[in-house]
Amino acid sequence: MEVNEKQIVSLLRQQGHKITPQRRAILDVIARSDGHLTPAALYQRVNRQYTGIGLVTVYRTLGLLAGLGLICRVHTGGSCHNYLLRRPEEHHHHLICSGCTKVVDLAGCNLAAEAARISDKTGFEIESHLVEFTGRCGDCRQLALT
Amino acid sequence: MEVNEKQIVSLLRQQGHKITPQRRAILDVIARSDGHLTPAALYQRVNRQYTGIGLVTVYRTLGLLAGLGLICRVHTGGSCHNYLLRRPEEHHHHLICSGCTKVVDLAGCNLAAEAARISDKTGFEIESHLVEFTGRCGDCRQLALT
DNA sequence: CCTGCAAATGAAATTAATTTTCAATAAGTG
DNA sequence: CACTTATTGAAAATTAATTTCATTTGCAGG
Repeated sequence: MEVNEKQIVSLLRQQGHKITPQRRAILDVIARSDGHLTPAALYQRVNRQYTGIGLVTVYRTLGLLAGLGLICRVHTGGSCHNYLLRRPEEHHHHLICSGCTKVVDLAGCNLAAEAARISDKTGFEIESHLVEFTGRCGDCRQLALT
Repeated sequence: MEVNEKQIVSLLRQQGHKITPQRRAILDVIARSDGHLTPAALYQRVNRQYTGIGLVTVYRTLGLLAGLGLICRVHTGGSCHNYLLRRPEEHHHHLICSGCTKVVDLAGCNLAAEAARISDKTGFEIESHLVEFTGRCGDCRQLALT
């Protein structure tokens, strides 16, 4: 099930949120983007097309969407500036390039059994998990050779 | 192989770093601590016992130790303030309580095969990975019932 | 033990990301 | 169309971490 812009809009309305031009613009940019964006990058892109949208609004909208589970965060190893990204259809993991900080989605996740085992062993009620692989992408490895 | 304070000191010396009272104090606190500490928490503890050690020095020392691989970072889901923790003997993962932010180490890691598969598929040269489970610990679940 | 130099320290300033405050504005219900 | 309430944007405030720089200090070599 692919979550499209229309569905997001109606979900927002259901939850009592208003559909403002700013939110539309932000959603639009997120929907178009094929990758992952920092709040700042999103802000820049939004303002390239639509004028006068504040960075604060970007943060607030991202918070709202994250709260509804429509987008999720990535922790990039280095300086811990967290990235925000388009929500893919299903649970997945991330692969981050240590050279260019590009983020690639990894489909498939076989940690349910592992989670159950951990739960048994520790008494924790497991709510979620985060898996990130870090490495150098093909492009960055090429560059290193020259 | 358990890394003790003496070994760390000699490793530092080997690498041409000086052993200052500040570093000793910080190492001492890290060695005593049974859990994970934020830079700020470490700073407080250090200054409870020894006076006049600057937060900057704490950051610098943590950076140094992390560079040498003697400590590692945890990304706590919520507000992305990263935690620093005592380096356990071997590669492991973390289990974080969403109630009290307690961090528990999880021994064992069977993701080497997974990493190899990802490398083949994506062309990335995998350098490292990060796995964190989040949930509610036994204590916090108890509290929720009352 | 003394000397000198490179490394380390601490205070303050700086950078950067994010959040809060608050008055003005606008969405959408009735 | 009016009214209520959520939303917005600018600026200020917070928070985390890093940089700068003058001063201090560890420690290697005499």
